[in-house]
Amino acid sequence: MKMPTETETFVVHFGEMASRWGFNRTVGQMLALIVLSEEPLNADDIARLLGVSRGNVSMAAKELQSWRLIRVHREQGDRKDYLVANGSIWELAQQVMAERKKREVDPTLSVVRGLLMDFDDSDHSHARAQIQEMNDLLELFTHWFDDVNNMKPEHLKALMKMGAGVGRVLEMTNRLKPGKKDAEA
Amino acid sequence: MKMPTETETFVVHFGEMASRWGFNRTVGQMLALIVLSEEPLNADDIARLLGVSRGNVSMAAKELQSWRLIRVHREQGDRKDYLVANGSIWELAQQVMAERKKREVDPTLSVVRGLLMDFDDSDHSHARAQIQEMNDLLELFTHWFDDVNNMKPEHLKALMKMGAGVGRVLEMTNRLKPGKKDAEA
DNA sequence: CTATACTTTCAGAAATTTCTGAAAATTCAG
DNA sequence: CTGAATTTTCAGAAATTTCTGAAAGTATAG
Repeated sequence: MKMPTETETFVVHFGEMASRWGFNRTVGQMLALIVLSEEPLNADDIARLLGVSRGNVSMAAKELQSWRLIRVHREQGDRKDYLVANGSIWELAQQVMAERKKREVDPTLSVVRGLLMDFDDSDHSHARAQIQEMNDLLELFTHWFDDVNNMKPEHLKALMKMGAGVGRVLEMTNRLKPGKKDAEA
Repeated sequence: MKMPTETETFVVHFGEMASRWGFNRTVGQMLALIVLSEEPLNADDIARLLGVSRGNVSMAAKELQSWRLIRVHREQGDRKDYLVANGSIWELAQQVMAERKKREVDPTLSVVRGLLMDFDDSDHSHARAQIQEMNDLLELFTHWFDDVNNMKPEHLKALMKMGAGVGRVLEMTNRLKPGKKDAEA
């Protein structure tokens, strides 16, 4: 078995982008390969196609499972694990978003909340105000994200298509409201 | 000069999260320090407060400027560069989002578009369909994001507060539409 | 059971990223 | 100009991450 050239380009690109996306090259390439592959692939197929060690594939598979991006599938009378994508492109993207939020945002919100508890009432420092501002931002983001990212892909698509429009309506409404000046920027 | 304990906790946390956010520990700690500091800091202050080399601070400052998160400020009769945050917490967050999108999404959209050009009309492979799906997702995301992330913080806040509501209205509308069944999930 | 086909683990090698600090470059007050 | 104050650069050291492959572990067909 051999990859079509388009698949290979895509796989190589995912390898290059992987570190920016929070995983390593093998994990990135493996995800790309699994997503594009028509038939289920087993660990040996993947090791051979990507030119990496068998052990590396095993570790990358665990990582992809911890992100809930793939699952293993077994056939009757075949001992091999077949690795398959855990949903459509949209579902995978939503899963990546959810997992990244969990790893990149939640810990910071937790620290920030803790810090706010520690401040003394009398503290009117710039630092405290900034941490409070960050808390408000992360709270708002968290609620918005949990709502939006749990929508079904079709609904999410529809919402995103509106995105611009909703924004413009808001700008308009605000501009008409008296008393609040749009001074800055 | 010495950091308050809350500032130190925050700075250390930013250092730990930095690699998940796409920069290195010094860059993360330095951003945190600059954001929380009331008065402008110069490179020597920062090197001393963070316990890193002067050269490292210089490199981190360049990195933060390439992300447009800080700018240098100079006082009359003082040769030092003072490093200051480039805006409010919200503005910085939007800037981080914009920069990450540029680094994490745009290159992939570019590759995906290129690949779609290469496919032969007769190709009805799974790989092609998946790449097409990814293209559609990235196009939609890109347009949505460019619209939304360019809104002023106040408007963006208002939009996010609606987020959930808009989503629910959409779900409702769709549920009432006849002929299209909400079968899955 | 047992043999075998497979998967996981993990110590250390390889690759990559980050950091230091001394030297070079730049800036500007006098 | 001059030279002292400051910033930048970058070679190589240090730290971290990733990868290999052999050994250990696990599961199942027969």
